[in-house]
Amino acid sequence: MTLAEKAYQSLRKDIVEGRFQPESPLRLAELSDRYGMGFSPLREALNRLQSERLVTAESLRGFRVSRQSLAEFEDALQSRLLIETEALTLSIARGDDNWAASVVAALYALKLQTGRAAGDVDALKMRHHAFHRALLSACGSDWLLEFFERLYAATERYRIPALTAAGPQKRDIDEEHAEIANAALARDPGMAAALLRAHYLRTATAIRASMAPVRPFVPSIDSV
Amino acid sequence: MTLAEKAYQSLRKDIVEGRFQPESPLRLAELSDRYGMGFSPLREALNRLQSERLVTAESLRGFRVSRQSLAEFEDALQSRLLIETEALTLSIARGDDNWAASVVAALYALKLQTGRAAGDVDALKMRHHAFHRALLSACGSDWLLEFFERLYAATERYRIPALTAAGPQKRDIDEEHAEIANAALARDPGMAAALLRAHYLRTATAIRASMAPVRPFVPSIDSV
DNA sequence: GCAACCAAAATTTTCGAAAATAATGAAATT
DNA sequence: AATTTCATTATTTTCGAAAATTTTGGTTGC
Repeated sequence: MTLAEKAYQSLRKDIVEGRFQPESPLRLAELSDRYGMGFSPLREALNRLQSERLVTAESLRGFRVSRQSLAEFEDALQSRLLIETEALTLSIARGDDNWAASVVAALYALKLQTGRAAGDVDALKMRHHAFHRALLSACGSDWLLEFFERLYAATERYRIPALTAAGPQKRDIDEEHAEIANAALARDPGMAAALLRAHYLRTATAIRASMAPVRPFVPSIDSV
Repeated sequence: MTLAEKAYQSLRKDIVEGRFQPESPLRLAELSDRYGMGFSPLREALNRLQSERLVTAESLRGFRVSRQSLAEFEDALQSRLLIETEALTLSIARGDDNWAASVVAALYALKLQTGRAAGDVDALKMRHHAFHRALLSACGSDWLLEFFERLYAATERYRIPALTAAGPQKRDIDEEHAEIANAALARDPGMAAALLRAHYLRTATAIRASMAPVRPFVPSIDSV
């Protein structure tokens, strides 16, 4: 793997997982120290992240972690619902036995991980992602799958703080996943899509709740 | 504007307009000569184009113009229909007078350009793009608008050769655009979306016709 | 006190060369 | 004749420094 690819993965992970404050500048000198490489591979990574909207760039003023807002999140959520219901419907129509088996496998692996007491958060996230990808994987559209990946990354930035900061879980998320998988495997696109929507809308409610309290203080002109 | 941005725009234009053969390697030395700049800004541009799927990259083997295929085109077309019908419906529901005026203006400017005998192809393309963007611009979703841009660029690579190689036009494209705009301004989302779909499906038919004959020769195992 | 201006510092952008890797082609071997 | 090996060449990737630009902080003039 080239250094640029390493830089891309490390930076992406650190941004999605919130190790850089949104809006904070990503200075090349700092990143160079942090990741132990020169400017070239870092700039390449930052350019790719820019087209994923995880960072923003301004000419001659460098890169910043893109900012978060409830409006951004709602937009990403609605777009996800559009893309994923379509992809799931297509997947159910076109998926063969291999697809069905991969959904079963992904669900099983995810359940194993959520069941573990001392949870490896990284593994859990990867399996969660893998399950949702498996559901859509037979849709036959590279574009829809790419948009899914983009939106997944965009919303994960919001999902992680909300889940870790969550109080006692009222939801049985394993059960929600199982129901979606069952509907998909039963080739019931309407039911599967409805369950998927409900799943995301419930997560969205949790995220909205977790975002509202941390409204940052923005001084009005008067107060300065 | 930085050199990297210039490189991005020039490269993008040259790829979309077919000045590089699909699959052909984009060698840094050649590009450096062609555009008169060093490797750094070119690599940045290529990385951005990679995430737009206009070029592909393989580790340590550089960049290539991504290949075209009928399957890719059909995928992009279907994705466009999904994204744009949704965005148009939202736009009609949310657009204010400014939006309506911008649609009228874009349609008018486009018609002026198609009416000119000695056509500036560049200007025509920009106004066509601007009209379709104007229709969706009030949808309120940055993600949908971004996906629209991505898919527009992806399909334009196919549209341009098809249109320039087109025989006598059987279609009154101005009229099609006008009808879509009228339905949108009359706030009839069902009608507007249906007309938009028909518009794209007609273009798609022309593109399929222009692609079929150039089916490349792929030797079977037997024939080798 | 306050804005305008200017030099110094910090930062991004770009270049040119060095390092790393892949592709080529000729010689050697089977 | 086909395959392997190995040196040569071509190409990508990375670095370090130079150039260009922005930011900072202080000084001047009002």
